[in-house]
Amino acid sequence: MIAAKVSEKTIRRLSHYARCLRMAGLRGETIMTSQQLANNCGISSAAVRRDLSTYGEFGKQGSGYRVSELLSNIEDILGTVDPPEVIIVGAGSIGCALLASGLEGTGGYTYSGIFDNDPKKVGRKCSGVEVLPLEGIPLQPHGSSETIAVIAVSRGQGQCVLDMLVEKGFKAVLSFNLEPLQSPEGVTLRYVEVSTELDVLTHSMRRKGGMGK
Amino acid sequence: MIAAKVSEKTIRRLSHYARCLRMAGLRGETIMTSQQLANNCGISSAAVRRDLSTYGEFGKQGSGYRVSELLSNIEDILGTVDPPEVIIVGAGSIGCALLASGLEGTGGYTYSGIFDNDPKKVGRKCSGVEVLPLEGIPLQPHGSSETIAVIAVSRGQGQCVLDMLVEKGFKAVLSFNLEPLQSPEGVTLRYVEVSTELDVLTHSMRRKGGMGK
DNA sequence: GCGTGTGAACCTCTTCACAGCG
DNA sequence: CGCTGTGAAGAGGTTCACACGC
Repeated sequence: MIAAKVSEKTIRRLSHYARCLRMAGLRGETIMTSQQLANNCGISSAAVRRDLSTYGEFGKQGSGYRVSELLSNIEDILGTVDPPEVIIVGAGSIGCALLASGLEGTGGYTYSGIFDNDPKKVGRKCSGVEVLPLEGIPLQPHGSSETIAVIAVSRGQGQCVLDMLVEKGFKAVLSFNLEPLQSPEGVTLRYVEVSTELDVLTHSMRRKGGMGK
Repeated sequence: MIAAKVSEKTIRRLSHYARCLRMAGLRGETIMTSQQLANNCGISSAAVRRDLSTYGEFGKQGSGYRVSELLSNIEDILGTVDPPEVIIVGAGSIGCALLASGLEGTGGYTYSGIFDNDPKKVGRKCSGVEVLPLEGIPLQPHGSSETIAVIAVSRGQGQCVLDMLVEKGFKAVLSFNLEPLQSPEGVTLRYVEVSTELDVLTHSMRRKGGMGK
């Protein structure tokens, strides 16, 4: 398997392809064409083929791609064949809701714990899982963290929680907090920003931005 | 100050600038430079200036940008001076958590209602707001919908809820559901996909650097 | 026939570096 | 001097169109 330098945009699309393939697999389909994948993802078939051809030749000319085979290859590219664990920091409404929603259909991710520093929350159960104090967050193996941390804490607490996670050796963090955070080199930090999504939607409604799906 | 065709990426950055400016305003700052904005958003100062210069000349050479003035201009560009209402469809864990989290600090958005078709949920209160049946979702003025709908319903229910919203005249939808949805031309549909964010994070953790094979 | 894989053209976005103005 | 605004260069991503194999 080749690992070229890839843009985040491409990775996102590969993630979508993987999801489509999983769903197709559940429906019992064994073959998909680039056109079918493209329709599902709202892009062109050429774009799909271009993305895939960066990594190898996964298709059969004249017929298409074998669902199971292509899915394996994409998971290999993404590195999600054996997905990392995911912990939730913050047992507030968002943290507990994420835990309750679970991660089924996402290709094997699971939430392995939820943590909070509020004494009133520690010890309670969210969806059957006991809330542990922040000190209970496991130290990550030096240089080879295999766990993703999701931050969903009170406003203004994001940065100090992130600092603690970095200290513990986490290398990948997803923040639901609104405030922009600072992370050192080597720690990948991403955000889920409802606020920004609303801005994009408002812009497209009012300024006829015309950006499709 | 005419809005040309702008990429979504630029809109996202403008949304970030707006957020930084609001926070700076709260801290009492009246002037910000492109460098300060850049540091907050994790990009280069040239990128900030480039984004802004697309729409006009908002800065004062030698000093920087007036916080309140630039914020007004950006909100004008985004169309968020008077933000649309936001309704939540789905009073499950995610829907209720979103309502509970609220939208403070996002520039004026507010949730104006929450809806569900489960008789067991209708009539209950989430964060003090009564859950109404789907039939209660207001019809949108023809051709000029001014409300954003957030979908957070049970797995597999996304498409039929979306169809109903389109029927009612909604033009902007944010889906927290995993399944890819089909929307007609003219309806902007966006997703919050934790699954994809996890894939991107996993990829960055495991495929970091230019290691071949 | 059908659908993949890909060179090449095309287009968009980013970065640099500096002119110009307060 | 400091910082903005921007032409020009560069990098990166997308689309086209067609050769190739099934």
